[in-house]
Amino acid sequence: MRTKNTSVSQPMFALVDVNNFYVSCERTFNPSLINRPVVVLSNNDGCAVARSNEVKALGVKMGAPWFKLKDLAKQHGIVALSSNYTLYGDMSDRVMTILRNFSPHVEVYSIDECFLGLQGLGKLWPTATDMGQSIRSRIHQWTSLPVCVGFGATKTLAKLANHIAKKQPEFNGVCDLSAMSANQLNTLLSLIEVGEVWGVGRQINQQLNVAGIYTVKALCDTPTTWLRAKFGVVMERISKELQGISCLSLEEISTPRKQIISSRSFGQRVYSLTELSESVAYHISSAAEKLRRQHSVCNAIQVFIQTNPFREQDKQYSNSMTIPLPNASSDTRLLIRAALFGLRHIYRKGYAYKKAGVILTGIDPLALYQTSLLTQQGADERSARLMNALDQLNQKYGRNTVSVFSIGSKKSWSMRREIMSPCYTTSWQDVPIAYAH
DNA sequence: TCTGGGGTCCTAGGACCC
DNA sequence: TCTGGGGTCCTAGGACCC
Repeated sequence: MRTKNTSVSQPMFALVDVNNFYVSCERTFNPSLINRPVVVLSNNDGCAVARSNEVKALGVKMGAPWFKLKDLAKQHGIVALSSNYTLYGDMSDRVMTILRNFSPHVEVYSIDECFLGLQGLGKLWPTATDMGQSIRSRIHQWTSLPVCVGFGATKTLAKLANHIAKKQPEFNGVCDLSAMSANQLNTLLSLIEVGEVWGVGRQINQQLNVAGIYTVKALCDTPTTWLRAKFGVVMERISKELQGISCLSLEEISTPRKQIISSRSFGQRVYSLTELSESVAYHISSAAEKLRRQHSVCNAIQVFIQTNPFREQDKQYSNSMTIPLPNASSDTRLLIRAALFGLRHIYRKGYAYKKAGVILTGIDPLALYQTSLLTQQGADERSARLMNALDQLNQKYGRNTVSVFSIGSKKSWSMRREIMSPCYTTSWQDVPIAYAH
């Protein structure tokens, strides 16, 4: 008869996470930053996207706007650096390469985080903690980056373990939840706020608090059915994962992106259609490059613009338009034309724009297959002809002539109606066929 | 004029993650 | 004066069809 080993179970997942990743990368190449308060800033040096422990201790929050921190920075000698994503990407690759030596089952979850699947590795190490310490020391030796390692029966528990390893120094950077007795575990989990659980964000945290659930322990003790009824399937999954029932599997093969976004805030405010057009064209070209790199095509693009929501004294405006393409494509020039077509329709004079961007959507392997049935060149040529026809129509009747919102809802129609003269409207697909030749 | 249900597709918006 | 950027998933609701 087989006996079930209930005393100590094997962890199935490890989560390795680099501490204060961007800051740590900068410190690797500039050791004088070690032990000093350091922040790395976002684009345009807008806000803090990474903080050293010293800065966190000063109460600086993630995403805090830099201009509000300047006094504090002067006071405490905080060093602020502009971000260098090329460097971070390179360091990330090195860490992931090292981790592949520890397990063949690897999911690169983000630039600084990695899940390892541990099936079949049980006999290699006396304990999971030994493995964790070995990971820590090797990564530190080879890249000088500090990491923490969490082990658990599910990904959610491994995440939680990682959090504990980071926050509680007595764990020395490695925490294995599956090695703990029920008592130990309960004590530990009753000290951690429920908002630290992976998947519990600000809103749900608040609602859980209202229901009297403040700690991870309390969440574990809440019936899954109640959570499901109140919060939906995502919460149900979290609940099960916390109880050791694995619902999230290791995704070792990186799937192609389903949408590709390129957007940026402007350094200054922007007023003219010309400037917006330049920005949108630039975004399309970088997004299309990404698209081709993953060997995909898209069959629609969305273009959006918005004013600065933080300037409440200004008139606000934001709008977007989705433009379906006659044929799925990754051709930059074609995509730019479609995007500028949309931009002309949503642009309104007299606003101070702060942000513009594009989203390539409708990306799927089937689209690629369908396109390849035609030749790509043939498809693109046809699309280009249709674009031309539309441009001509717009020139003839003025820029607000041809609308594409037969694809949109009634709501978006009424929203857009005010910016379009109603002299002539038709669908994107209808126009070109009638005017193509 | 009022009456039913099921299915699909699309968009918008909200929540989360890093 | 100055407030990031790139993703995912889920749900609700409308349009449209049978």
